[in-house]
Amino acid sequence: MSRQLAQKPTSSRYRVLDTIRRHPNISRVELASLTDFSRAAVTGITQGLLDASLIVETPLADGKEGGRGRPRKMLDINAEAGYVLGIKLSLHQMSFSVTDFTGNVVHTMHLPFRGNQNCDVTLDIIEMGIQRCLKNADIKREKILGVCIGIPGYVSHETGMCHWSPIFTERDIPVARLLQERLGLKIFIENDANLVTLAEHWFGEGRGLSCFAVVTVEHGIGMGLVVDDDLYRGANGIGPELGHSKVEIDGRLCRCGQLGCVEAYASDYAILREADVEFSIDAYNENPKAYHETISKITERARNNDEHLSAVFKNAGKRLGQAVANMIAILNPQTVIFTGDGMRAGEILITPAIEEARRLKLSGDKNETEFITHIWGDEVWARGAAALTLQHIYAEPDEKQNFSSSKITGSTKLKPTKRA
Amino acid sequence: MSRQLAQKPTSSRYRVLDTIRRHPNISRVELASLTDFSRAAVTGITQGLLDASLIVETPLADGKEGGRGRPRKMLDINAEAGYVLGIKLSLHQMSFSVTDFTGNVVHTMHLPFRGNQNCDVTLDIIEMGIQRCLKNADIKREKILGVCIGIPGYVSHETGMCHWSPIFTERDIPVARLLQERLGLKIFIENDANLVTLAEHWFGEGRGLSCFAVVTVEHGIGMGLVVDDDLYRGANGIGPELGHSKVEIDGRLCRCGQLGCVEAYASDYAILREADVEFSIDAYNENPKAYHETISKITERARNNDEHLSAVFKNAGKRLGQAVANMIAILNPQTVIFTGDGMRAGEILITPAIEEARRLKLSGDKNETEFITHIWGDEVWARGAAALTLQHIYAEPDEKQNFSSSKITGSTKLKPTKRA
DNA sequence: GTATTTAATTTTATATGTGAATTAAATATG
DNA sequence: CATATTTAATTCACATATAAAATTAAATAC
Repeated sequence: MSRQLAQKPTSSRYRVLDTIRRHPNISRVELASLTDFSRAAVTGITQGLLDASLIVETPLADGKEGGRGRPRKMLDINAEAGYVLGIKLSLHQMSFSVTDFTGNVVHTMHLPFRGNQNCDVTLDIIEMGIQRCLKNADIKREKILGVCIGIPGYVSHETGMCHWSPIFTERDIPVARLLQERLGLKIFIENDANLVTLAEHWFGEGRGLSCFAVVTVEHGIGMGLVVDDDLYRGANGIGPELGHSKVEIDGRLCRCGQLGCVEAYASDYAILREADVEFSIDAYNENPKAYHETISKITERARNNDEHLSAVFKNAGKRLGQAVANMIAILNPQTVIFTGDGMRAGEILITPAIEEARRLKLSGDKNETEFITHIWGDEVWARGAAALTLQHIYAEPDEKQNFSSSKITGSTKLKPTKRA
Repeated sequence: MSRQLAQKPTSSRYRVLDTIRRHPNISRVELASLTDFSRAAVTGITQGLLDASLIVETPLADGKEGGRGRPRKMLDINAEAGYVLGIKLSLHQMSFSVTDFTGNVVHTMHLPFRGNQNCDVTLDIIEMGIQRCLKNADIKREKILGVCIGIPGYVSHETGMCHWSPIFTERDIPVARLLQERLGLKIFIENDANLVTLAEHWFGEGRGLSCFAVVTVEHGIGMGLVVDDDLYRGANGIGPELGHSKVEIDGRLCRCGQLGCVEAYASDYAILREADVEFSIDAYNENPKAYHETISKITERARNNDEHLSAVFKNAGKRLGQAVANMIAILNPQTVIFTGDGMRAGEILITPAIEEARRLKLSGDKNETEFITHIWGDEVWARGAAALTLQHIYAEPDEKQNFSSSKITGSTKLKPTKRA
C-alpha cells in the first residue's frame, strides 16, 4: 500500500514552491519572510528549483515599482516545467484535460461514455482517451508528471482504491495501481467533490481560507471540506458528505434507500419528482442526455415564473439550506462555497437555500459563516486534478544532478573535493 | 498574540516522547522503528531526554521475555518530571487537579462557585484555588509545568481568549494572558468538550484512532472531533458543536433561542421539560444543586419503569441519535464515543440513541462507524488538561545545558560589536 | 569458553539550516 | 559626476540533526 501524501508536506521545496504559486512574481526577500526561511536558505532552495527548471526568473510585474537599492529579481512557477492530465469520470462522459505546471488548462477533450460498465472496459476507454488526448494536445508523454482521475463515489486517495462508484459495477477496484501498470505514469485518484474543493482552495473562492466547506449541487448533493489548509478525508479515506444527512426524519424516499435525506429534496432528480415529470429515479442512468434537457427545460419554466415550478425550486432550496445549516452548526467553517451544475438554476434555488441557512443559524454568533456562490466553468475539476498532482510533485525531493555524466563540466559549479 | 501550537508538533523530541507515552516500557530499537528514526538518532535523542530527566530507564516489564543477545534497556516517561494543574470551570463549582508528567491525577480539590460573575472575581477565585491546591497537594510551584483551564463556551486555545462562556458576564476575555500576568505560570485554556476529547484520545477509548468524534451529554450536548490525530478547532478556533444542529425544523424551543435544536430534546433541561417538572429553563443557573437532585430523581424513576418518564428518556435518546446520525453522515468518523454526566442515565437514553443512529445510517456502507459509551470518572477533564499541556511541553526545545555559569564566561556568546 | 545474537553507542559523513559579512545593482545627493 | 545610501542576493563559517557503518556491550546457545 503506497501511502500517498499521508502527511501535509512540509519540505523546504514544497513550502517555497507553494508560496511562489500563491504569490506570483515574488522576490527572494519576500519569499524569505513569507516562508520563515533565512534569505540564505531561500537563495539555495530557489537555486535548486531554477536548476530543475521548476521556477523561472521573470521581469518585475507592472505596478510593483522598484525603489532605491538593488532591484529585485522576481520568481515565478515555470508553466512549462511539466504537464498534468486530469480525467473526470461521469455517467455520461469522460473529460480529459491537460494543464500546465501552474494549473492552467491547455487542452480539453470529451469522450462519450456510458457508466456502470465492467471495470476493464472503462479502463480501456481511459487508456485510449489518454493516448488520444496527448496526441491532440501535442504533448509528449515524458512531459506528463502525473495523471489524476476524479471519480464520484467512495474513493480513497491514499490507497488508490475505488471502493464504490456509480461508474463501476465492481467494488473495491485498485484503479490507481491498475492504470499505473498499464501506463507507467503516476496515477492519482480522488473523489470528484474533493477535486472541486481543492480547485477552490488553490484557484477559486477558497484562496487564503484555511477552513471552509464546498457544497456541490448537481445530480446529487456533494460536499468537500478543507480543515487546516488540508482536504478532510475522514476515516478510511472517505471524505465528508452532505447528501444523506436528514432534513426530515422519515421523510421523502432517497435513491440511497433511506428516508428524508436532503438529496431526496434538493437534487435534480428530487426536483423532477416534485415537478411531476414522468421521470423515474433511474432515468438518469438510462438516458442522461434527455434527462439533462428536461432539467434545463424545467429550470427555464421556473425562472419564467411558472408558479408551481418556482415553488418546487424554492422548497428544494430551503431543504438544502436546512442541511447546510446543520453542517455549519456542527463544523463552523469560515465560508461555505456553493457550486456545481445546479448553480445554473441560480437564484431560484440558491437564494432560498442561503436565506434558510441564515435563518437557522445560532444568533449572536460572533463568527458569521460567509456564503459564496461560484458558478464554475467546466474546467474547475481539471484544475483540482492539477492541484492535487502538483502537491505531490512539489513534495518530491530534488533530483540530484548526476555529475558523473560525460562532459568535464568545468570548474564553476563543481565543489572542490572536500578537505584539502 | 502568542500562537499556541499552531502546527501539529513534529520535533524529534515530541515524536520520541509521544511514542514512549503511547508504548510504555519500550526499548530504543522499538522506538527507532516506530518513529522512523535511525537507532543512532534515537540514542542521541533519548540521551537528551534522560539528561533532562523527562524519561527514565526502567526494568523490563513482566511478560516481555528477553531472548538471546544484549538485553534491552527499557524507557518510560518520568512521572515526576513535573506536574500539570488542570482547572475545570462549571456553573456551580471549580475543580482543581494536579497530574503528574504521565497524566495521572495525584490530587483533586473542588471549590464551590457561582458562575456568571464578574471576570475579576472569578479570576481571583481561580488564583486563590491554585495556591490552595498546590499547598494541599504539597507540590512546589516550580514543579508546575503549566496550567490548563477547561471552560464551557467559545474558547480559542490559540489566542487564549474566551469569546463567550456562561461562566463570565463579559465577552472576549484574554483569560490566558490575564492569569499569566497574575501567576507567572504557563496558562492554556481550552473548551471543556475538547479537553474530554483529548483525554479520550490520549488515555481513553480514542487511543489509536486518528479520526473520531466525542459526544458529551450533560447540561447541554457537547462535541469534540479528532481529525488526523489532532483536535478539530474550526474557524477562529471555535470547534465543532452538535447541540444546535436541528433535528426538527422549527421544533421545540432551545435555550439558544432557536427552534428544533437537539439540545431542546435531549439535554437534561429538555428532559425535565418533557417530564412536566416545574423547573424553568433558568433553574439550573439559579440552583444547580437542587437541579441535579431533581435530574437524579427523575432518572431513577425512569429506570424503575415509570411509564411516562421512560418514554421521555427514550424519545430524548432517539432525538440525540438523529443528530448523531447527521453528524456521521457528514463527517464519517471511525468511531463515536458517548460520554458525559448524562451517561448516568445509561441504557434508557443511550441505547435508543445508538439504535436510532444505526437505523438512519446509509445502508451497505462499508466502513461502519463504531459506537462506544464511556462513563467517565470525574478526573477525565483533568487528564485532558494534562494531555494538552504536555503536548506543549513535549514540543518545547531541549533546554541546553548552560555552560556559562561561573567559569570564565568569556567571549563565546557575546556578539562582537558590529562592523569592525 | 567461544560463537552467535541482539541492543546500544560511537564514529564519520552529509544535508539543511542560520547569521554575519560580502557583493551587486540600483537611486539619491552634494 | 563621484560617492553615499539603500535594498537584494550571495557567500562563508558554523551549528544542528540525522543517517550509515563500524564498534562495543551483554546476554544466550552450543
